[in-house]
Amino acid sequence: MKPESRRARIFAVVARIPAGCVATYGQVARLAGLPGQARQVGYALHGCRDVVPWHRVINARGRIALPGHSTAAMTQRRRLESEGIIFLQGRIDLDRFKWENPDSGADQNSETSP
DNA sequence: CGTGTGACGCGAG
DNA sequence: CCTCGCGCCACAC
Repeated sequence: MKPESRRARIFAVVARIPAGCVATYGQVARLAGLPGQARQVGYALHGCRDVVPWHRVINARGRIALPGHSTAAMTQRRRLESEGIIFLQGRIDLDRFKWENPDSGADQNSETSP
């Protein structure tokens, strides 16, 4: 087993995240077959390139997992907003934008409104 | 090969 | 809302 395999799985999962949705590190780790290794997801993304939509990965609190003053954080926020993600008080409403694995049989959020 | 650290998660206070 | 401690693993030194 190579370390690249793990990263490859993580990248594969992140690449599956549809635009307009976000996933938490823990969720990505679980979907990648690495339950409890959310940390590795962050580590992997740190070394990933823009070939992966890393900006769709945020922490469980619905916040960007980077210092708000960092350029990467701003780029992430700008990209997410560009995809329709709404930030409220610097936070994302996970109940509305959190991505769910389609293979799980769960349907999209039916919450809509106004 | 031991130690520290990190784009994390979660429970408890 | 917050901080603190623990778990978990790859990687740098």
